[in-house]
Amino acid sequence: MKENQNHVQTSELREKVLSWYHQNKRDLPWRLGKDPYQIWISEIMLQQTQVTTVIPYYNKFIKRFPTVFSLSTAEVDEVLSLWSGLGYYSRARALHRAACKVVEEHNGVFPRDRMKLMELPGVGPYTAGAILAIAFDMPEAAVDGNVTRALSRIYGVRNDVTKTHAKKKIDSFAQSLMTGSTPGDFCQALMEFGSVVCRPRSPRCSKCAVNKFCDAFAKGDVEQLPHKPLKTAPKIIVGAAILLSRKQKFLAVKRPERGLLGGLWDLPGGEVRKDERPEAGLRRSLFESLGLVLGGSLEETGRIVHLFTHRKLILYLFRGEINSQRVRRRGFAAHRWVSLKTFLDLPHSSLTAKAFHSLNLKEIS
DNA sequence: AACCCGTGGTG
DNA sequence: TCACCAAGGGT
Repeated sequence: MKENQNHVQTSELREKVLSWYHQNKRDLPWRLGKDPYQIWISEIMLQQTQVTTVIPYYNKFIKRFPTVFSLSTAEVDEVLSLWSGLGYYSRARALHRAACKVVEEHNGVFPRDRMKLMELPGVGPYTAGAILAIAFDMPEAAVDGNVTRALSRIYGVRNDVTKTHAKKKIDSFAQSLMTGSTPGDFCQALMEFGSVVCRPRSPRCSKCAVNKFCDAFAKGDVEQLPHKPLKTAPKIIVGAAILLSRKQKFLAVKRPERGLLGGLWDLPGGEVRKDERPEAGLRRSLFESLGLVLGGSLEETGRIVHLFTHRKLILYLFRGEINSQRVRRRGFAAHRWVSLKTFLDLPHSSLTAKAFHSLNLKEIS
């Protein structure tokens, strides 16, 4: 037996973590009550996203959509607008579909059932467990990155935690801890403990209330856990986009729902091939996706470097003008000629916001 | 199973 | 600076 779970006193571990939580818990807007709708919204927003980033988005969202019914009757684009800048935009579209499903198939009441919850778009094992534990106080584990890190250290799980074998072990340990009378508190306590004390780097082991149970602390390899494979270097992509005007209006395109920044509005453009100059790639992209042929020269106005999780984008920006060409759209879901103000009101990514900022438009400043 | 999907903080 | 990583899920 490699893991030292025999050394871990489950009840004492639980009490120490809960005690730490009660003394250190943060005041967060989704901790005001136990409305499963609000817990659900917060958990979707918190997927791969830090608490401090989520808070203002959560407050805006709940104010606009206070109930699952109000969300279900909304336009998807308005949901995306409220999500603009938060990232992982498929979450927003899944959220809207899930709201409709809760209303249509469950009369607007969130099911108290893991399998039923996981049938909602965007709700996986973690989120289902979090809703059950936090909103309904059911003894269901919710294993996120914080829990994985804390439990891999405490129980000495030294396998690759991205693999099924280690995940099952962590899940099992997490579920074995869901025994007391306050599953919701303990669920949040364990995550917050992982976030604040059992941190990825510079963990606060000397002040940790449960270090006497911790296998990694005893063996001195806390910062080596959890073990994960090295990430591959991001692929470099070159793109070109243009602020294209026609009679005081500007061309906005809606990206396809699938793929990167799906469903968001953007400047027209596309990928530049390796053997192309940016301007040539832009002209080709505009013809292929929109049927546009731009005469004359284009004004290159800048360049942006933008990092995604596994891609590095080098985006060349241009400005141009056309008179009365008709758009024959193929590569996008929609297009509109709009004022700059309207453009920035459409749901768009931080990359597009950065592009507008880079264009340094006195029209919008 | 492996890859895709954003953004901002952090040391 | 830049690699890591965050209250993961879909395909």
